[in-house]
Amino acid sequence: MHRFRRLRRSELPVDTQELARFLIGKALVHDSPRGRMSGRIVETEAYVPGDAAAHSFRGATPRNRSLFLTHGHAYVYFIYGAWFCLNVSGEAEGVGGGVLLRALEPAEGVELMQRRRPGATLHKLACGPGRLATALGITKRHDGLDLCASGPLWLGAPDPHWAKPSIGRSVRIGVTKEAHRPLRFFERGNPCVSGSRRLNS
DNA sequence: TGCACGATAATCT
DNA sequence: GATTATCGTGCAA
Repeated sequence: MHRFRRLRRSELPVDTQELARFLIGKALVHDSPRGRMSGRIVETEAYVPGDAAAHSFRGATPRNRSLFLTHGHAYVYFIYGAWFCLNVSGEAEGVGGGVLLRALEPAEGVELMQRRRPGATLHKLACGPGRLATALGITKRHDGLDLCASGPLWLGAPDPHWAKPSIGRSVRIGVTKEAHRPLRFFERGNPCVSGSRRLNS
């Protein structure tokens, strides 16, 4: 049905903002013990070097060190006492920056995702960063994983049947610092994108 | 359809 | 002790 090819690190832009745009329309795949879950990435946000809203802004700590790994590594953090969020590091080794994966259009393993998010419709299954991580079963255990290596969590080239996305841009959701910067990217018209209608035009 | 609000814990000051 | 890159519910229209 779906045939995803692993993206090589050399295919990823070495720039957090470019990576955020690049990842729209690509695939995220989790080969979990219970089976494969995958989807099309439809919404991202860039947290770039020098950005006061970025977790990496004040330098490396035990919590955010994964943001300083070379581009293509996972940074997973726990927020509001309840949710995990998945990022992809976006800069060269030693430079802090990352792309928050905010929403996915489910492709494979829909039943597995629904088991983790009972009652959620297909559109709402991975619509939002916390929901995305919950649906795919992503936790702190995945922090620091290389998404370009032969591990369980990886980035895939678009399915051959997928259309090229029309990419929209807006300010980021939920941030108070540097709130004006247009660093959120999304696929126009995709019902799995989170956020208000006004942001998604 | 669109807000307001509380839950909840890791992290940092 | 304050802050937080969220979510689900509840209530109003």
